[in-house]
Amino acid sequence: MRIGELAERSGVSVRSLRYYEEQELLQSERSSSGQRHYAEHAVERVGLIQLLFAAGLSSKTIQALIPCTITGVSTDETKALLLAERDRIDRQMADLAAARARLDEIVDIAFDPTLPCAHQDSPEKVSAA
Amino acid sequence: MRIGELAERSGVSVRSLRYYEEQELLQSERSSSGQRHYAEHAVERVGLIQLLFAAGLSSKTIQALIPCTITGVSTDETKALLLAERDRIDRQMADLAAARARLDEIVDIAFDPTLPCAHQDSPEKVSAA
DNA sequence: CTTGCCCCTCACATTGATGTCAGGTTTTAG
DNA sequence: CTAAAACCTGACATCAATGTGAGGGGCAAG
Repeated sequence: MRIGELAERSGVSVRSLRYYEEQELLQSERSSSGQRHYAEHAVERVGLIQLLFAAGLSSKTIQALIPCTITGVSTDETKALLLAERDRIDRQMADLAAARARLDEIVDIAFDPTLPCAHQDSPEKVSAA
Repeated sequence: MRIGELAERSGVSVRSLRYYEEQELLQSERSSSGQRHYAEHAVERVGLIQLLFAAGLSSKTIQALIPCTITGVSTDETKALLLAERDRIDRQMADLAAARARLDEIVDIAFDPTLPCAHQDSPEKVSAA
């Protein structure tokens, strides 16, 4: 398939797909005229890339880890990277959980009907009052 | 206390504290010579700011929510913001959990003793071989 | 052939918190 | 008094993924 179709099927912009290739996360065959062509499994690959990006991994890290996910072959470096990223994710989840708990407290206060609420009138009236 | 002490006690750079003030997240009294002075509770405030930054809230959002955390007063806008950020955090935690699970699978493969390992020899030997 | 759509590369813009440097003033310790 | 340390403002740098636009081919249908 060509890049437009891959973009649509994987829900990623064409720009991003070219970027992934530049970062060596995704390979393509080029037609004689230079157009990119992808195999079916590219869709899945892009999904993996997205998954890892969404968790805050850098393209460099993803690039290092991808061979491992494909061939199962790992080096000391990829192993260390794996563990480090997992730890980072754990820390980030803890950060998120803490912030979420704090926001919950604030929500409780904000939606407490016994507390005063700022007026929702038009701003002019409020400031003029 | 002055900015250096606050930085040290809150574990944040002086640069960041000035930035927080610029973003109206943190206030200071100025001495006649223009130096910033902070009350004790500023330490706690900085902690809150950090907590929310760590969860990916923008300074603009934090600025909108801070009055709510101090006075308990909320507007429709801050309420919507609270719920939106909480949802965003939930989604992000789900993303992290998914990536973590995927990394776990990869870890299992990478550390599987029955699978072949890339050699850890010096790179020259490997590539020369 | 022409029109339209998809593709190509190159390159600059964006966002946001923070680093860093420059040049200057204040405070503090000796 | 003087030197060091801390502070001030202002401005430019950073990182990373993505947006966007220019200028130019490729290919299929009419």
